[in-house]
This record gives sequence, C-alpha cells and structure tokens, in this order.
Amino acid sequence: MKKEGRQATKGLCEVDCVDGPRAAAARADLPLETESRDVADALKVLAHPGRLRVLSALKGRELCVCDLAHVLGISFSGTSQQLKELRRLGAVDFRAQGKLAYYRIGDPFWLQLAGSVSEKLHGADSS
Amino acid sequence: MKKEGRQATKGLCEVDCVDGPRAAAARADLPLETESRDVADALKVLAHPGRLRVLSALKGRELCVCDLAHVLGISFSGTSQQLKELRRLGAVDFRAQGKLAYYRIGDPFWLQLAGSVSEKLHGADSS
DNA sequence: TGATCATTTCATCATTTCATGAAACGACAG
DNA sequence: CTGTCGTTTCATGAAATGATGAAATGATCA
Repeated sequence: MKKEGRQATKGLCEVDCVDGPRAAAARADLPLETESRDVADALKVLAHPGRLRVLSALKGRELCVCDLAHVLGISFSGTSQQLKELRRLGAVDFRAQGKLAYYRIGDPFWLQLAGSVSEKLHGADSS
Repeated sequence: MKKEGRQATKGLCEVDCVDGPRAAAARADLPLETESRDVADALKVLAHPGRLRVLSALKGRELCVCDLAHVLGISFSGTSQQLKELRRLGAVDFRAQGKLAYYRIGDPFWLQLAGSVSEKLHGADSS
C-alpha cells in the first residue's frame, strides 16, 4: 500500500503540512496569471548581456545597426533581431535616415532599471 | 568579384556608415562584459512567471515548499529548483523547522523591482 | 535603370531552460 | 533502528532562445 506520485496531485500537502489560512491568503492576493507573464516577458527582454550593452551604448547617443553589431560582437541579422525585441518593449526607438537606421533610447525606464540592478550587484552605478 | 559574408568581420561599416567618434564614444563607456552578464543573469532569475508568483506569494508571509508547489502548479522537485534560483539571487531565504522549509522574502529589492515593472506595464502596482 | 549598401526576414542549428520522475538526504515518530 | 515524510538532487526530454548565412526589402547614387 504505497502511494506513488503524490506530487502536487491532490490537496494532500495542503491539509497536512501547512496551516492552511496562510496558504489561502497567499493564493488570494496573488497577481493575475497574465500579469506575471507580462512582467516576465518584459524582464526576459532585458535579461540578455548583449541587449543590456545595447542600452548602455545608446545612452545619450544615436547609433546605427552596424555600430551596434560591433558592440554586440555578433552578426548584423542577429543585431537586428535583438533590436526588434528591445523595440517591442519600447526600450529603444529608431529613426530611418537614408538607408541607415539610427537607434536611440525609447523609454529611459528600462535603462534605469538595468542600472539599479547593476548598482545592487556591484554597488556602483554605470551612469 | 562579389564579397561574401561581410558580416561584422572587417571594420568595413565602422569607417563607412557612421561618424566614428560617436561609435568610439559608445564603446568607451560601455559596461564591462562581466557586469552586463551578471545583471542579465540576475534579471533572468526574475524573468519567469512562476518565480514572480512565488515572490508575490511570499510577501509578508512564510510558506513551505509544498504550498509554493501549489502556487506554481508544478511538481515539488521543480518548485525546489526554482526556489534554489531565487535563493542564489538572494530574493528569498528560508528557515528549516523540523522537516519543513519555510521560505520568505530575502531581499525585498527584487520584489520591488518586479512591482515597478508591473506598474510600468499595467499602470497598477500589485502591492 | 541598375548596382550597391544598410537593414530586415527566413530557415536552420546549437544551446539553454523548464518541467518531470526516480533516487538520495535529513529530521521526526513509532 | 526503521519507516515515513518533506525536501533536494540528478538524469532525461520537450520547448524556447540565440546565433548564423542566405535571400528579400528599401533607399541612395552613378
């Protein structure tokens, strides 16, 4: 009479190992599923060394894709894709002049966010 | 006489399509490679719907692993791994009591960070 | 008009991430 | 001591991510 796979299938642990009220309260004021997903998606865009470097490079400057490719150290096509992600987030914006695309910071919020994390980790702000 | 693969291999674009000074300046005050990698790694821990929900659930509360498994809706082992990530970041901490592990918010910074992103996206703070 | 160049998109491939189940670990009860 | 239970670790497979090169697009210039 051994129970196999008692992994989160029934409310077994819910009534055994916790107080219950605490767990219920926790579930009560949990954010919506969509909200945490949206936040996660946004953070996922920033959670990439290359894209972070792009934001730093664009601080107070406009740069074209080929420059940013040098910054990232990857191909033009790859750079374009990363910029597309950042654009989707609104972190960068661009202006097409002739055959060039000059990218710049869109919403400074995301750059500041990265800065605060950097400060948290290393104690120094790179601004 | 066609050139194939001129992708970021030579400094071709560097002297042709940009001003140069701007690009040089951008590279000059770029963060260290290690720094952007560390920031990206930290953000990557937060960039996950389940882990964000864990942080929300732990706001002002202690919860054991099995409760958090219910919150995440995944297995215990999976939950444990996610908690390990959050622990590595310092976002959560835990206290072993008997055979239970009570998890709680470690450094409120990361929860606040998630909150500010949520506010940015939805205009409402979930605190 | 046709060639060229910066950029984007597409198809593909290697790597990483995330979930699962089985087994190991540690603390408590009988 | 032995068994049970909560938790953690490990190995595995599916899905997502990130980079590449080739082809498509759009704008400039001879």
